[in-house]
Amino acid sequence: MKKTNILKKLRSSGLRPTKQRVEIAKFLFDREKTFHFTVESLNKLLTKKTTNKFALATIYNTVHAFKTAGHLSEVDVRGKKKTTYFDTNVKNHHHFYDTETSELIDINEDEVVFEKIPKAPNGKKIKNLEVFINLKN
Amino acid sequence: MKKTNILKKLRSSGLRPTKQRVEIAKFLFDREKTFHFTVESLNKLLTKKTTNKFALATIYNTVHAFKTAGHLSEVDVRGKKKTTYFDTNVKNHHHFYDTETSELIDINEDEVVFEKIPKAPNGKKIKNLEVFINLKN
DNA sequence: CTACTTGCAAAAGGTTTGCAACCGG
DNA sequence: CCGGTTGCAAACCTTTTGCAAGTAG
Repeated sequence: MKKTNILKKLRSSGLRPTKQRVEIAKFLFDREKTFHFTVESLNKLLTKKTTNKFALATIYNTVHAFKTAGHLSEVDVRGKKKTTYFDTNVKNHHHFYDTETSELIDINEDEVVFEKIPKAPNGKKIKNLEVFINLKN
Repeated sequence: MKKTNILKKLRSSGLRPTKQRVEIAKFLFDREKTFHFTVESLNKLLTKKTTNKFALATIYNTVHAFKTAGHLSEVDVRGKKKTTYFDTNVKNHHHFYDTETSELIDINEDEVVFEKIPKAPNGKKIKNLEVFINLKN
């Protein structure tokens, strides 16, 4: 993803392309595969990779702004870490979770097919359905 | 579940049946339907229902002890609350999550049937598979 | 200029830990 | 009695908030 596209992406979401946001957006979205991270891991990687430094609060700000804009999604994980995982893949999809390494792996939506799904209780509608597969060695 | 069974359940798990544990165990396991709770909600309900009081730390202790003993399971939830949900249903099963009320509803394992499941990556095995269905109005 | 952002530090949850007092076997 | 438990407060960790200083448009 080129820098102009990053700028476009930010602007079209109503986000001012500040130095930090552009840097973080490039880091997150300028890659082929989907990327899973926590705020902490992102912070580490950013400080390692760039000369700038980022206040933790700014990363939280930015990540939430991206999430609200629909550029990131949040993943449920019941790992040892109590922290929140984010995913650059915003399509509806599923996850493997490696309980040994605390690593997430995407599963494309079409790799899971249902023969039977329960219907939503009284008056409610299904918003979305996630499959979570825990892995062991 | 009678008190003797509660005591047996505790003892067979190597847990001394102290006043608090018996009280909490009765509250959790002496019911027909499965029960979902957070430490905070459990604390509120306990203090309302009984004359005794419980230190928060004791509830954490006890809940974790029950979980380790296999009497409770933990549920992944990505709700607004950052807290951990527990479930008295320890069989492998699935959940509806009502995003409006933050309420969990069990789905029996046999209500979900797969036609296709991805296979575990390189050398890993599937430990378990959970389906999580978010509900809206 | 003005409004939005950043950085910093303090505050806010939720959960864990340390330790003296307590109690079940 | 002894070792597991409880209660309390302090410590911890992640995340949020308040506010002054900085910056994009």
